[in-house]
Amino acid sequence: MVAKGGKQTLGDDVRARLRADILSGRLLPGCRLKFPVLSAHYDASVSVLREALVRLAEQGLVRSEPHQGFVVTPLSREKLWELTEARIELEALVLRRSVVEGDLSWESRLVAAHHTLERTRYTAEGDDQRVDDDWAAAHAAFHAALLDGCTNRRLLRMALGLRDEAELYRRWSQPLGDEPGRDLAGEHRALLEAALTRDPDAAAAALCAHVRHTTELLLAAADRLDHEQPAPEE
Amino acid sequence: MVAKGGKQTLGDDVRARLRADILSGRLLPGCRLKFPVLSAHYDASVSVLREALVRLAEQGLVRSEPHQGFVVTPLSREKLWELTEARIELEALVLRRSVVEGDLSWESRLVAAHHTLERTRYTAEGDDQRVDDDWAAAHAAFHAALLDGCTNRRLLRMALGLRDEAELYRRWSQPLGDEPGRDLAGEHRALLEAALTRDPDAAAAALCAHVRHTTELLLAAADRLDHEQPAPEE
DNA sequence: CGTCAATAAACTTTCGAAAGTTTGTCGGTG
DNA sequence: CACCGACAAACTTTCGAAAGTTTATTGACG
Repeated sequence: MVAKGGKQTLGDDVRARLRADILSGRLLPGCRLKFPVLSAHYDASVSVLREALVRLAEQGLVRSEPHQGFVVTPLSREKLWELTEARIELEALVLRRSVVEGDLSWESRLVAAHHTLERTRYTAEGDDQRVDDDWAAAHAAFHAALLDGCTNRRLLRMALGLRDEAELYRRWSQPLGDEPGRDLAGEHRALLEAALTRDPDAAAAALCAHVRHTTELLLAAADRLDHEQPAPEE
Repeated sequence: MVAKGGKQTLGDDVRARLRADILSGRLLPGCRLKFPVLSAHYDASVSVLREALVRLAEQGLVRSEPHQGFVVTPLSREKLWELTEARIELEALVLRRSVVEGDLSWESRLVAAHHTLERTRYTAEGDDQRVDDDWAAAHAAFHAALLDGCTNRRLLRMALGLRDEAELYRRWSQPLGDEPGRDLAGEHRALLEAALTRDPDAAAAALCAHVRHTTELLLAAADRLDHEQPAPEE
């Protein structure tokens, strides 16, 4: 039986690959996930696919309708706004704790993550409209590092889970690029500054603005998209 | 094939039954969940059990170690405290929103839930040391009703999920009963009062105290238990 | 020509067993 | 007597197919 793959169990491996394919936009929101197709693509039997999908469903990345199979979680403006609200509340909460509780090792990792982010180019080389994959990874790592000082791993895990789901939406309107005038690097510097000076209020405020701003741009981009073709509404 | 059970798919049904058995204390924390045994008990094949367990694992009720099967999530003082902290933060947050956003229908449901709770006897009929099952259900329903005014279903779901996990700990030290002097009914009345007068600060403070108090009693009970036999430590 | 029921196709769910891994046992050796 | 390695038992994971459900198609009737 096939037993390689780098992970420990095939199910874990398949789940990771499915997750990556969904978050990277290779499997689009609303897309049906049929077992015959997946089975061929991922070279795994129905059981392991089912396990992977059930796990992703519990996380909110896919949706399961009884006897109608699985679907990549469909996107809608309402859900994006709900998710954003939840992120603002929870991430602010965790960031406050992180800023207060984080030790020196946390500080160092945060500085390192910011340095990496700052030195990574934003747009992909060939295509100025597409965000670079490395930058996306560095961006996620920086935000994770920001929260990582929080000693309550449970709260931290929930906050990171919400960020993960938000990735889905980021890819949604990616081809349209961000607002040209936005000072993204500045926002990140402000976050770093507030964290290093141990100012929870400033950090929370900066993060709040950062997240809200991103969503507003996303919604605007979606509106523009609507004028050309119907959007993926629920 | 067996197709009854009241639910839509066998997997859902088995998951619900397993969940109930864990929360009610019929399956104790740390207990190994072997497929041969479960398969016989729940009259279902390995696949559906696996699905159910994977889902519960994603929720935190059971734990999965690769190639070593599933275990009912073991309890420890550290984890209880971490969970309590998370609950205090998140439930307070959701309750504030609930109190501000809840409409008349919410108010009515809340009053109804409180009435049910108040008229349900606390200790089981035969055994004064054991909490009545109906009371436990009414208690859970009242707290759910408190939070239910929050329009952000995502935040609400997370808060309820944490409460669920906490149930695990409640059963842990149940045989020892609660502190005699505690005015539980009074605490619930205070919560109701603050909610109905739409005072988010008072409501959050009351909930915070309520949750923290419960955990402190639980920890004290666990300490007393330690003097007789080793506790279920990690 | 549209509507509805019956049939066929496609897919999801569930099962039972094969394949693979861990855990426990037994016998031999230093 | 303790320690180590091979063998066996028990269990987990994975598979492929049977069972059951939904969706699409076809043909008859109003």
